[in-house]
Amino acid sequence: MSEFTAIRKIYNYPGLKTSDYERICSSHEKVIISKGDFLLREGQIANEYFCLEEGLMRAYANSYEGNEVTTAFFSPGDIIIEVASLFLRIPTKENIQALTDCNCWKLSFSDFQELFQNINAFTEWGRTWMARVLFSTKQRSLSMITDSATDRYLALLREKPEILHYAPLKHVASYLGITDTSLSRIRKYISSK
Amino acid sequence: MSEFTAIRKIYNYPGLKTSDYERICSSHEKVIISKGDFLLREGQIANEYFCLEEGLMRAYANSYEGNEVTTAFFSPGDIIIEVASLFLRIPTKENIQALTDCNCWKLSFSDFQELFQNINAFTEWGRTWMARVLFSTKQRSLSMITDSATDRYLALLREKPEILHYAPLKHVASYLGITDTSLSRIRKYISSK
DNA sequence: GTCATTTCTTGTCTTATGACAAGATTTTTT
DNA sequence: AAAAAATCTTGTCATAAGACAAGAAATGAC
Repeated sequence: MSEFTAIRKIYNYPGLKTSDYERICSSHEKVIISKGDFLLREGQIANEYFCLEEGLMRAYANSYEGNEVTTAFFSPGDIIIEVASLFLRIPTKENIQALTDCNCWKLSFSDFQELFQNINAFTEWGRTWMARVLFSTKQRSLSMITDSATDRYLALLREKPEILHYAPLKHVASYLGITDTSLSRIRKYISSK
Repeated sequence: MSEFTAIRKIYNYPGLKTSDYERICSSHEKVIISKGDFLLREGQIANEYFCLEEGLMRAYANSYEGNEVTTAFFSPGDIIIEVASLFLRIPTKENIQALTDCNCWKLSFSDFQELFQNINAFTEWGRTWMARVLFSTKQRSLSMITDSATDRYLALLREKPEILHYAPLKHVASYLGITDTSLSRIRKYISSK
């Protein structure tokens, strides 16, 4: 069972028993992704989600003016998912791409539903997980309002420092809501202190 | 049953039968709120949510520097809820206050759980609802990045025009991520065209 | 109806960030 | 290894929005 350590950490929840974990873990399928590959592309309907064990990914949308805007970075221990597309069965507006080679564990929507309907503690885990995601998404819009670009950069540096070694500046900049030029200047300013 | 029209609209979902609606509606309790009253205050743990039938409300958080930042406006047909506090049982950082006198239908967390566990289509409705909320929250942070303050103002004007008659400028401005001074100038500029 | 408070507008000046462009550096391709 | 492409930095100038302050207008309290 030790091969499932990463998955178990993601699904860690008080009510889940060992037998539940066995069932949950064995529903996941190991997937190897190469740098640059896509887990999801604009226009598709997501049919699964992925638990990220190793590597880094990013999600981005194309803005009205045609620029890529990074909407999320994923690091090990994150669930890579496009909730709207998976749960509402609508075509996604996001692209999810590997920044490095990655190991993931895939769970199909039908297997998810099966677990969600039959394991009570999994249902609770799901609601809890969703509440946490919603909370951090709200925090993100709040941060866009209350924090300066510099503060947002420093926060990302604290939370996902690995990202800054692997994602090009413009991806990070669009995630922070600024241009790559500005981010370059912010970095210069910070390192000068 | 016609007194429950507002609630039924909120819970409209293919799989729900008439008997389900009866059970759901009768779990809600009518609540009258006066302008200025709070449904939730910072530090409390939410024990219920509210379906808004008539009136307007806003949610706000206090930023690190001590300013009120409006995080949401609610109009009839919306569910007034603080997901993180209700589902994770943690003290909220938000305040929810009535902008006008309001009619709501209250559902306690325990009644919600009872419905969620026993009516299959209600579980699905809940997941769908949550996915939609998460989607619109993500849209909001994207909009903070890709749209100008003027565009964001025009979007709010389109989506919740009533709000602009009842909420003071500074509440609207902080929701848009700008100062009331700037919003005043944006309005002047727009009306001059 | 008057006074006090809150809300809104406007002016001036400052600041953060953007737009555009050029050059330097790094990475990828062949 | 050389060429091409992508990435990053820096310069100059433009612009959106903020800070602060003063006054006008609207709202609420007595």
